[in-house]
Amino acid sequence: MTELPKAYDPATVEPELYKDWDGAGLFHAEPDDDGEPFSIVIPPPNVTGSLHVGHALDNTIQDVLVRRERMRGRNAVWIPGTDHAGIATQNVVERLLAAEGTDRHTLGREAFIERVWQFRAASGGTILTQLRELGASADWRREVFTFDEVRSRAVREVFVALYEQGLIYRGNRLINWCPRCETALSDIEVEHKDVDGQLTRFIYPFVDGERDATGQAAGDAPVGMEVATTRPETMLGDTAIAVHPDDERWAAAVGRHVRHPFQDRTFAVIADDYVDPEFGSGAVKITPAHDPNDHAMAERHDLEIIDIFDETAVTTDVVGERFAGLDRFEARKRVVQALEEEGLLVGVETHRHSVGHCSRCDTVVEPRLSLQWFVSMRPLAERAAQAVRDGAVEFVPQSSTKPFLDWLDNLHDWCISRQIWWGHRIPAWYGPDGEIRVCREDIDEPGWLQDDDVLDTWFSSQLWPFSVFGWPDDTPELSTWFPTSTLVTGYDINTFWVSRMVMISLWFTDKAPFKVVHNHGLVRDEHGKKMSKSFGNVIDPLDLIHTYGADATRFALLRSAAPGTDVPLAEEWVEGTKRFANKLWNAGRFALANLDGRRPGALPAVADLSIEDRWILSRLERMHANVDAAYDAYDWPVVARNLYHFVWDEFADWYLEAIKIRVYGDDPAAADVARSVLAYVLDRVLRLLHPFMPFVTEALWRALTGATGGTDSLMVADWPAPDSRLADADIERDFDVLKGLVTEVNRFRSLNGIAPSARFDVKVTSARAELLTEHGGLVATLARLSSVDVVLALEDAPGRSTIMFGGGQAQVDLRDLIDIGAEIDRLDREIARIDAELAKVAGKLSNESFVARAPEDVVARERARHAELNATREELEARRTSLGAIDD
RNA sequence: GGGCGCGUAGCUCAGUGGGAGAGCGCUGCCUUCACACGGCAGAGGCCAGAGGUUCGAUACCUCUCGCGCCCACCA
Repeated sequence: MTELPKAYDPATVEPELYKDWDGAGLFHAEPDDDGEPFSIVIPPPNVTGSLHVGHALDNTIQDVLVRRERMRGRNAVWIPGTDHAGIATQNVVERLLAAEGTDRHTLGREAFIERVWQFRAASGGTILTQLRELGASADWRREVFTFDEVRSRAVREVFVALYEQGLIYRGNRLINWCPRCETALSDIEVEHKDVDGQLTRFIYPFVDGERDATGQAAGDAPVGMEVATTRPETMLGDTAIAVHPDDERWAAAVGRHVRHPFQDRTFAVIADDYVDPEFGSGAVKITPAHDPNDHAMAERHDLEIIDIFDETAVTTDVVGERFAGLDRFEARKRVVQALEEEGLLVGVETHRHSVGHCSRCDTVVEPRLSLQWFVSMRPLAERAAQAVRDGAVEFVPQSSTKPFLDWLDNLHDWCISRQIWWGHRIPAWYGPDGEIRVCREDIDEPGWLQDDDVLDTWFSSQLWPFSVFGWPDDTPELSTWFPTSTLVTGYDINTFWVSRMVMISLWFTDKAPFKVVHNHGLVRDEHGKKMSKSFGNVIDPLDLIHTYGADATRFALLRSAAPGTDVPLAEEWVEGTKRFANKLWNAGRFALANLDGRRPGALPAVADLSIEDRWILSRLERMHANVDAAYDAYDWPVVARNLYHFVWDEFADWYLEAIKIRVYGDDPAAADVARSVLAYVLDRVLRLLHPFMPFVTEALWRALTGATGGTDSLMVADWPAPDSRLADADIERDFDVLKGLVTEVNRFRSLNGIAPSARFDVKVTSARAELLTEHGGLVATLARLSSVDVVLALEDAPGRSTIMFGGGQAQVDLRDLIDIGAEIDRLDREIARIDAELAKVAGKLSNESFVARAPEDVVARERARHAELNATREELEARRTSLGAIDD
């Protein structure tokens, strides 16, 4: 037996065990290994990233799943890897360059990309190393990268195939543009935030000659069209004014023309259903180049489209000398000012509205007309939605399903080209005569140039569940582990990533990429606030691991991580779970010190077991069933609670105390039984707890079993099978009576200021006299009494005991002698059942044709049955009523 | 504007048609031979509010109030 230190020290235990597992190849799996395949692919973290608590939670859950399935004998693999993270990584490296006083344009494309690869080489392994500290049992020999050769080939294949199928196309459309990143963005890379903006109202004057031409009286005819906008600068690109066709106020204006106050042009007033007559004046200025709705209207009415900005959202010469060369926000000010000077400004009011921001750099996104590559999503989305409706992909929790389907049903085409350099370059080449070729092999012919753009980073990560296994090649890995088993991720990227994996996987492999999507919540601080640097409430998981250990960190995260709900976390809570690890450690130490070398094995015959043995085994069984069910339901807090409560409140606080009599006593046979049960229970607990706390359980298990490490490890030991024969409600109830009495004595002692060390006699009156008499010695030991004397059974008052001490006495309440609530429940169910049966019989008897025509003996039998049921029912009612009275 | 969720002890949260719970925090006692990263005991809650269903509601239904999240091209 190994000497274990008094306090559990994760820092000395964890790194050593991890090295041992890894060295023995326990994380590694091969396709032809035994067992039903089980696979998880890591949601690849950004290659430049470092571990934050969100990663810690996400990866802990994955590790829990893999560890449990591995113990259950499945051929389990967990594929680790990283994402090249296009814009995010490019931004990081650009910041580095800026610090060096240069930029990517000075460097040039090739040198820049080289620089990013260098950066990746230097820092790319960080997060995966940190995952090892967390205890992640990923198959490191299978590490992959979204931008490595195999994954790039998959990207190329998918792009070309979709192009050939007509699902990828190039088009000049209004897209989201980040003027800071100078690239297009997809819809979901835009974050909408409510901001207090301004609504500017101003007048477009009618063309004077036309007003005369309409023949309207000069006096009551409007001098112009009043419009309202949150973005006055866009008026520099207005090419129409729209009103609702049924709006009588403006009916006469339709077809007339207004004069642009700052440019030498005029445009028409048109009618379109889109306009909401209730808003503002009922007239809308139309800027086709800078607003999606306006652009759609321009297509309907064949309006002129004037793009007023360059790629950095600075106005170009087309707006005229007065406003050219201005940043959009400066232009906004100047336009309002100019409108005022011209006497056209009606007013400016504050207006709260939603504004899109770049999810990478928080710059206000500009709708921009530009030539980009798109994926037609509708056909893909329909298949994905169908798969979800058919249950081929299941969400845990289920509440994620509806938003997911809603999103799929309203999907727009996906803009996949990015005007950045770091990423998979679009495999399209443009020939000297303007022809386009999209192909799997690079074109190296004179006059042919490859498209400058790269793909949205999610284009490659959507392939992850099969690209990691070598797709499009038909590898053994692919056929064994694809489709994967469970995808673990926060609900925040269901649309970004999960949806696209489902769509593309079905499209190219005819299979959903995973059976279950397990959504966990976002890790927040202890008051539910989002962790952010500016709040100063960020918790670094590595600090936690170094201070409290990986086990404590994992357990603290899991115990709050109910599916789909956000996960509050505070450092003190991790400290609390470290105490739990320590409690387990010391329970283990006690066991080892008293097992006298006994290893876990078969249980002694039931006849030899003491009441506390049978109790702890029953509790173990119940806990085991709960834990298995909760594991299957991805309900980590319930798993955690069950194990925590069992280990601390039942195993340590009661069972270990109770067996001291036998273990320290002088009956070798009795001690031997106690040791057998002790070893058995501890072994079970360590196995069940291992996925949550792999290190402390492994360390104890090796000491307990004499396992030598390497392939002889708890990590690959069998997951225990439940043994329902050990569950025994009667024993539990009996032991609860003994516990209740001990607690009463403790309370009596505490309330009366009697020293814990003082020994005295108690006399007990109780309905469970026999039980208390039989186990008086146990109660006396646990309650530190000199004797327990059961003097009387009070059968007419169950649940009432009297403890006598010296001259005084105390009435105590032992309600748990009978579980009244449960019994009432049972009676209620029974009564309901009988009521249902009674109704049936009564129905027959009240049916005249039945009574008249059925043979007499049949009718008689039914009558007897009716009477019998009634009698039983009355009896049950009576018992229920009397219990209800006790239950006050 | 649409969808979803939540209001239970000071804090974070479980919970069930019939005794109101846990962890942390707080109070008192205790260095009892695994553990002071501990043990024993205690204080603390009209289970957001109103109505309904029921013998009985913290739980089921409706509404109100408060909070949060996601989605959305109304200037």
